[in-house]
Formats: sequence, structure tokens, C-alpha cells
Amino acid sequence: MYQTLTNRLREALAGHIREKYGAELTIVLERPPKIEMGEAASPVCFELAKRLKKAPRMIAQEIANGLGKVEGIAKVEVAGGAYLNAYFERGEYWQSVALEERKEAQHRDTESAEKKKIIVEHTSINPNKAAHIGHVRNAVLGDTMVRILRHAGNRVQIQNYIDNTGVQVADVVIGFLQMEQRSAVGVKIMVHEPKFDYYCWDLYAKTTSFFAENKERAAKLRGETLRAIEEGKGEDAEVAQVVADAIVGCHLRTMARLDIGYELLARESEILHLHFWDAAFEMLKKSGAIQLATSGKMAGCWIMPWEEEVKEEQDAKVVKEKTAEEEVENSQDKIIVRSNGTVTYVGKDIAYQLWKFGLLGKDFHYRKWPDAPERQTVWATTSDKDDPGAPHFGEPASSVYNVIDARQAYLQKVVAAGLRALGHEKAAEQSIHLSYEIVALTPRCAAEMGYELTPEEAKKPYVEVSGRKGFGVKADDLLDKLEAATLAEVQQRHAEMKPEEQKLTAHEIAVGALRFFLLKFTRNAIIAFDFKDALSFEGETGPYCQYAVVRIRGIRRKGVEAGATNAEVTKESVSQLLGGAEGNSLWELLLAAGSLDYAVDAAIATQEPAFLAKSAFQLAQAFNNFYHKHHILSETDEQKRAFLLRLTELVEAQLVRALGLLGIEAPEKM
RNA sequence: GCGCCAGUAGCUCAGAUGGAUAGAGCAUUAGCCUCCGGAGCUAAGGGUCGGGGGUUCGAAUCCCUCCUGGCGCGCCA
Repeated sequence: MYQTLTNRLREALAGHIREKYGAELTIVLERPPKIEMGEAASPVCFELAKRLKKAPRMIAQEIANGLGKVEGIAKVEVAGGAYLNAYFERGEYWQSVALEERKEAQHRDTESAEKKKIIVEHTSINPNKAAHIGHVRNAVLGDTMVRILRHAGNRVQIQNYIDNTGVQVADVVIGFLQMEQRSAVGVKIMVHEPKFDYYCWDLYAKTTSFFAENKERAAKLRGETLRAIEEGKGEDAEVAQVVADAIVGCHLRTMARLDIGYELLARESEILHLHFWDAAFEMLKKSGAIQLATSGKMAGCWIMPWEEEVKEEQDAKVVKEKTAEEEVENSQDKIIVRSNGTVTYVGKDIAYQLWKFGLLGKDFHYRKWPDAPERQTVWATTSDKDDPGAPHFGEPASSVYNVIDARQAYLQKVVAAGLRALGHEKAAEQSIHLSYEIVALTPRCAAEMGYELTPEEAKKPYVEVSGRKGFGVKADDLLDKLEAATLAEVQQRHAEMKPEEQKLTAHEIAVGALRFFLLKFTRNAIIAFDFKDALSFEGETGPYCQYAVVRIRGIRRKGVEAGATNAEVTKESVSQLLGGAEGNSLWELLLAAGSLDYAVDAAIATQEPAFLAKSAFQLAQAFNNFYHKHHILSETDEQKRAFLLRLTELVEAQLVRALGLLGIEAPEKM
């Protein structure tokens, strides 16, 4: 509701200014620092003053007087230097929020068919080991972005890229077949054992030292294994497929614990076998986007020239002549095809990205993924026949979010540059790298887990995790730990609950704690992980927000038991209760409850789910504050009691919805 | 060397589109249950927004420069 009103105000101001002063301005609106100053303020008159060369305060006064009635706005006043402060019609706001709430409840998560399709790719873990905390940050960010985009009415498709033919899988295959001397049959049996991903985690770490022993042997083995896997023939390929598929199953189950699911597993094996790269290669060659280097150290490679400075040089009119040597030695040039003819990761990614936008002229085949978690339907790409029931995954997207960590920013730029070089400016623009920083460990946390640190590492604020070294907090371990901690607490508080209910509650709290913990940081903050912080349930945390909902539900239960009458709240009493300084604290809570649409818009505009987490926390905080100030059920004034009760219901609905967008359930009791 | 990101309270972090007295959580200190659940609430202390220039009526936010830390820059992905 807040967003609706401010949009209305923005339009009215823009229209008025256009008409009266002939100026086209984008109207910036912000929240005044205090509620006494109104609900929305615009500093637009400062800007206007500059253009008109008039005193800002005078203009502000003119606008405040001249601006006609805006629906839902009680008055617009001049304040401060030349701010225009708008005061909402509180009674109307109350009705609108209530109305909006009823509508939302009826059409929950309805996607409009006319909306263009958006693809969000996230998780995309190498299928050769268990998922760790950094992977969880990726998945939680991606999943939350999906929920937010869908809430805003977009059609969103969730993809998870599976690099099942890469070096990391090859390494584990070598671990099984060479280091451990297992047979293909032996591995096929192993994959069904519990915690197979944990086994691979350790095995992968061991291959590092195995390769270090004899580098020549390592290079040879890797080369052979990788080629066999890419071709999809022989024992190596067979083991690679079995292992990768099994690990994908583990990952899906791990993420399902956090209520994260996928619609399509896009596998690299199909990008190769269905010749996606070949098609992209032809396009890139034909357009001149990539060139064959004939001399220098990159001789024989197809490279994409990287010319970021070109524009600036032209602008500065300093087009310096490049010597032939400089041309060859430009280290920024990106190799797309190696001199041995194999394609790099970036090349494959360009092909994949082209497909996402429907620009490749090819499509995958699709089949149901047999090893999906309970209650989930997951599809995967295949080279074989299509399953007739498969959704139309090949429909072009209008924009694509790729959730990938910040270290790969340069590569993502190269992919976009590839699209641009092919003339797909729009697609390049709509290729959104949803970048995020790594999750590291505090030195203390690393030490707790038994990792030995060098003295330099111990002094740093954080230590980077490494799958290669087997160094990191596994996602399932962390969840187990969280669930154990929350279960102990729930058992202590609710001995009367049935064990299954206790477990479910503990699970919901654990998920709330973890998801909120990962979402409260903005994307480019490095998270220094520590069990102490992640296991904290106080202050700015998921459980704090959940607890506010639980309290409201407690009040409602008590209210029903006591047979409290649910009197209709009259408009007069609403205006009276919300009015004046007395009503300000109630009004602030209502205002916060009605601000979800604003938070969602801002989260999308900034591509920052943390915005929503913050706003959910603030609403919970505002409620807790209110809760201690007003005793609802013992309120003797019937109209006031009915109003307070209705207000808590609105807060509950909005808070539950906000938490839902963060992927967090609110339990009945906790 | 080049590029990207960060530096805000003791600690961890918010401050989108430049605006009013820079905010949370944790930690510290002092309080709050005859009362809808204390995973809570109230209050206090705590700031040269890394340094220095500049643009602007106005800068944590934009520009320049320097310092510190991190990450990229591979015929790995």
C-alpha cells in the first residue's frame, strides 16, 4: 500500500510540475526521519529552484498550495529548507491495507501469463562433493530472488546448471578408479550408501595430494579422463555419470531441507552432445566476434578480443597506434577455443546463455529427473527422446539472472560481451550477474573445526573455505547442528507437544535462522561464518521474526478461548485511534505493515533480497514494541480492543507473507 | 602492473535513486513479569563515516588522489 500511495503522489507531483513549470523531473521520495514529519517527503524543490533560479522555499509553498487533492493523501506541507512533506489519510490507509490483504489472500502467487519469462539460474554446484555453506548462500539468494520476482507477478523458471563433464568430476573419478582401485560396479553400489556426498568430499580432498605426488602423471590422467567423460564413452564416463547423478541427488535433498527446489537441471553433457557449442562457434566465427590467433603465445587459439578501453580512447580522441606485438600480447584477450580444439568453460557458457534467450536455434530434450526429493518435480536435459509431458523449457527468456559468486565477475562480463559481439545488445543487457561474496570462516570457527592455521591466517578476520582441501562447513552438518539446538529449546519450552510436532517446529526455526542469517547481509559483504552467530536466535534473526508471529497467534488463540467479541471497527474510531500524537505509535505499526510492496519493489530494483529481510525484521520489531505497550485482550474499550486485534491480524498476515518471500515458515508455537 | 570490491560505534553490519539530528543487532551498564509467552521490552554510554582535496544550497553517498585489506587477470571451471 505504501508503494501505491507514493507512486500516486510521485505522478501527481510530476504532472503538476510539468504543467506549471514546464520541467520534466523524476520525483525522488523518501521516508522522513520522524513520523511527525509525515510519511513521504520530496526534496524536488531544491532541484527545481536551481532550474528556475527562484527561492526553493517559495516554489515549495507554491506547489503545496497548487497541488490538488491526491487520493489517500491528507495534506502536503512545506518543511525544513524546502521539503514537501506528505501526510497520509490514516483511516483510508487502514481500509486499503485490510482490503489489499483480503485480495492477496485470494490470489496468492498468481503469475500473469502475459508477463515475459525470467530465468533464474542458481546453486550450480560441481557434482563431485557435498554442498557447503557457500553453496547454501548461493541457493538461498537465488531462491529468495525467485520468490520475490514471482510475488511481483513475473513468470520465473528456476534452473540449476550441472557441470557433470568437468575437471572436478574427473578428479573424483580418478580417485575411485586409480587411487582406490575400485571397479565401476563397485562405485555403482557405493553411490546408494548414505552420505555418499561426504565420502566424495574426503576423496576429492585426497586427490589433491595424489596429484601433487606426480604432476606429470596427474596431467596425463586428467587429460585422458576428461576426454573420455566429454565423449561419454568407456568406463570413466560411466563412473562419472553415476557419481555426478548421485551427488546431484544429494544436493537436491540438502537444498530441499531449506525449501529450495528447481525446475530444470541443465547439464553440460547435453550442451556437448547436442552440439550447442558447435552452433555457437559457427555464429561467433561468422560474426568475427572471435578470431584465430596466428602468432604469439596464443597461436592456434580462437580468442575474443577484450577492448574495454577502446571507447574511452575514442572519447579522449587519443587513438594510439598499436604495434603488432601489443596486439598479440594483449593479455586481456580471452581464449575461447584452445589450440587443441577443445572449448573452454566460457565458450560453453556463451552457448548456454544464447540458448536461454532463444538465440541459439537449438533446444535440449527433456526428461523427468528420477531422483527428485519428495513432493518435487524436477526435469533434466537429455540427449535422448523427450518426455511428452515436459514443459516448454526452450521458450526464450526476456531476462536472465545468473547467481554466481563475485570472483567470476570478469568471466560473466566476457559472456555478455560475446552476446554483444553477436549483435544481441538487449540480451547482453538483460544478462544479470547476481553476484555475491564468499562465505568464509572466522579463524576461531576454523580452529574449532580442527583445521590447523598458519600464524598469518589466525590473525586475519576470516579464512577462505576450500573444497579442494576439504576445508569448510558442510551444509547438512550445519543444518543438523541448528536443528539439534532448536529441538533442545523446543522440547524444554513445550513438553506437551508431540515429538513429531517438536521436530517440525525445530526444523522451521532452524531454517528460519539459517536463511535469515544468509539474507541479512547485502550481497557484496563477505560473511565471516561463526557457529556462535549462526546459532543465535536473538536480535536481528529469523527466529526473532518468527516469534513475533507466534505471539500474535497466541493472542488470537487466547482471544477465541475467552470468547472475545469481534466487533466491527467503525471508520470514526479508526481515525480517532490513529490520530494525533497519541495514535502515532499505532500508526507507525500500521504503516510498516502496509510497506511490504515498497520493500519488494526496492528489493527488485536493487537486486538485493537483504532489503526485504531488513523490512521483515523492522515490522517484527515494531510489533514487539507495540505488544509491550498495549495489552490487547484486557482492553476495556470495545472499539479499541477490536481495532488492536484487527491490527495484529494485519501485521501477522504481512509478516507471514514477508517471511514467506524469504523462504521462512512461521510456526504455530515455538 | 591492470581491473573489480570493501574500509561507517568495541565487534558484525544497514544506510537504492546525493537531503532533515548517520541507524540496527551483538557486547557493556542500569532497569522491566499480580499483566495476551522474556527467543521479549525500556534506557544509557559509544562516531574525524580510512586520510586529503574537489563538485553542490546540501556528500557516508558523486569526482580526483593517497593509504589499508580482499579478490580477479590460467590453452582450470
